Amino acid sequence: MREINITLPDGSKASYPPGVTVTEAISSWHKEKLKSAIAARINGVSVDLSRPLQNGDALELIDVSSEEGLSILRHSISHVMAQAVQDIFPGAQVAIGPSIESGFYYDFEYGQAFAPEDLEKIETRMKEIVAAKHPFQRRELPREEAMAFFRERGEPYKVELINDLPGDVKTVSLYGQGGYVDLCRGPHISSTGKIKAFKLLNVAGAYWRGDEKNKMLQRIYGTGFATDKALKEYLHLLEEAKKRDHRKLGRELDLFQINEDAGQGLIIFHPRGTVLRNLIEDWEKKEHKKRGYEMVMGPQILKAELWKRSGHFDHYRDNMYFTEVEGQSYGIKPMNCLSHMLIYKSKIRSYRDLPIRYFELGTVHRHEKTGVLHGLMRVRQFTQDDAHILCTPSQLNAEIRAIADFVGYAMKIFGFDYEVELSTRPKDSIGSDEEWEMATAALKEAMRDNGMSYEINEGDGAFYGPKIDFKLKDALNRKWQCATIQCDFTLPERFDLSYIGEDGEKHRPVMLHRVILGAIERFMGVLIEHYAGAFPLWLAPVQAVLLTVTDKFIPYGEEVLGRIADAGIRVEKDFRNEKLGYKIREAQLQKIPYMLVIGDREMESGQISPRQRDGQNLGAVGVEAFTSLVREKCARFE
RNA sequence: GCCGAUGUAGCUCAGCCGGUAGAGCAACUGAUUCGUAAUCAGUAGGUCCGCGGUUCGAUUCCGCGCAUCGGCUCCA
Repeated sequence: MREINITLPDGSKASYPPGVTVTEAISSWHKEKLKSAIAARINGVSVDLSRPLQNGDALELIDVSSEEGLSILRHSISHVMAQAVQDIFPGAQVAIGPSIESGFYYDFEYGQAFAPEDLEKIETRMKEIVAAKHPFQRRELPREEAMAFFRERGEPYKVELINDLPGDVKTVSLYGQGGYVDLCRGPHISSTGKIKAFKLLNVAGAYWRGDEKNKMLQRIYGTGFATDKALKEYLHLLEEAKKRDHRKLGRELDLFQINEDAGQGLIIFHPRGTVLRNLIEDWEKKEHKKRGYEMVMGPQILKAELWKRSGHFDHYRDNMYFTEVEGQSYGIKPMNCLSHMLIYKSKIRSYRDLPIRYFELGTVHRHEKTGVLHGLMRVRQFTQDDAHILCTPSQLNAEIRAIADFVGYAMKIFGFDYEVELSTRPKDSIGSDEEWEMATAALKEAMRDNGMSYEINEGDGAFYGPKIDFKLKDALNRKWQCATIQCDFTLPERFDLSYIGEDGEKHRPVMLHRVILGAIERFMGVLIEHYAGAFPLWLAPVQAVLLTVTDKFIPYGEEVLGRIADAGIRVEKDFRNEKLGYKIREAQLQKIPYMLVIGDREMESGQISPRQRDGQNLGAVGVEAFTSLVREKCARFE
């Protein structure tokens, strides 16, 4: 029999007997590579290590250290988990079980709820399966046979999955290990024995196929890594992330509360939280003014009739609150655009006036479902740094690009990385196809011109137009939408907005809805987690605290306090009869940037000794030297 | 809204099989006058989330509600 030629991962060629598998080929090449190899790619297609090679195949290895390798490992662990669940809970039906960014999950239908304690039992069983070193075996079946197979095994979800495959799919692949068989494209690891480190994390409900009309299944989340060390590191990271939770820090740093008696999703800002919020808002006002925005303010409630005209009543009603005033129905605003359009309409506009940029720190109310509320991130009343830009179609591109630059600038100031998505037309929407296409194209072009990369989020646009969304991540890597740019041809139409063009004729302006930080509440939540509560100097609610060594220095301390406060620095005092170490510890836990120590030496020389939050002592300095240092450090932000 | 878990002092948490509750920190009082992450002692503090039910008796068992947490769906 003639040998077949293979291109090895390093580009070299080798000949093997026909039917040679990936594992066999690699064994004779660099055997040690098999230790950390999870799967392989043949001519660019991911396959199992047991896959036989054909003449002319180009072979690559997928190592467990690669993103794809880890994902394959986790996917295999999810199969092992499914096996363990069915061993312990006979009759549990399996739905889907993919690997995800930080691990994997598997969805099950089972008569009773899995308790958190059950996870331990499942883990124990999984360890047995791993110890047994069951090989993962692939086989292919015609789709009809596969459907019959799963029907017989009492797995209706698998039957449905196969049934919904595209018509041209004639065969499907199954993977089995230790008596468990799953519908799966693969590839998988060669044996359960390759699994070294995993942990089941939590149980949650999840709708079948993500549709709330469908049955709710039970989802078990877990994670897995190539080594025990990596797993431990990840679990440690999770613990650390919990310490950054803005809800925890909000209480510890006395920033805000959410009070059960006051209502869900409603934020009550404490003095320090209010300082932080005002600093952010002041920064916004300054930056908007620089960029040609005019500040405006609209009312909190507007007649329901007006919301009908805008389309909100038909398309956004479920999220709105209504109230009645002297027999008239009013809608509490969920968005700020209506007032802004009325301002535009208050007089005849010329093309020379455009673009017009109205900016409002607009407080809105939206009825969010109970289960989605989340600290500052998802609330029922929030304030947007909202603006509406009315411009001619030819100005659109420059306006969108300027906003995107503004967002980029803001993110740099606050130190964030972000992801960009383009959200297209949703099912429930207003406007013509043509308008949607123009609007979507305008957003795409502006992003292209700005050299931005983005993902497409199909069908996730606002009901009146497509949008560019900027997403920030919280401590647990959950994404939150903050900035957004929405292009709208339809509301100007509905409100009959116009301007007089060069030709003396009436024309329709285009409207951009946009926020930079988004909801101030949400932004603060992300900000708190981003800095773990240790705000940069310019944002710190308390920038410095004066600490006396003993009571003796209180009069001098009071004098210094006055001088520092007069310099515009947010300073507090801790003149309590406690040891210095105690006061330092407390200031440290409050994450105050500067602790200013006052004792004998300082009183004599008329100085203070600043200690930085990072533990560094600056030594004795004059009060004015300190205040100018702080002012200098804040100058570029204020 | 849906699935699951949780709800005890300001905070973090104990509390067995039903017999009306404890610790540490914080607070308050006193002593100490102290130099860069916790001085000592004492005192006070609770509708055990709420409302019903079972029981001689419920923080504990059951039901309903409210809220929080993790997800799903939905969104800034």
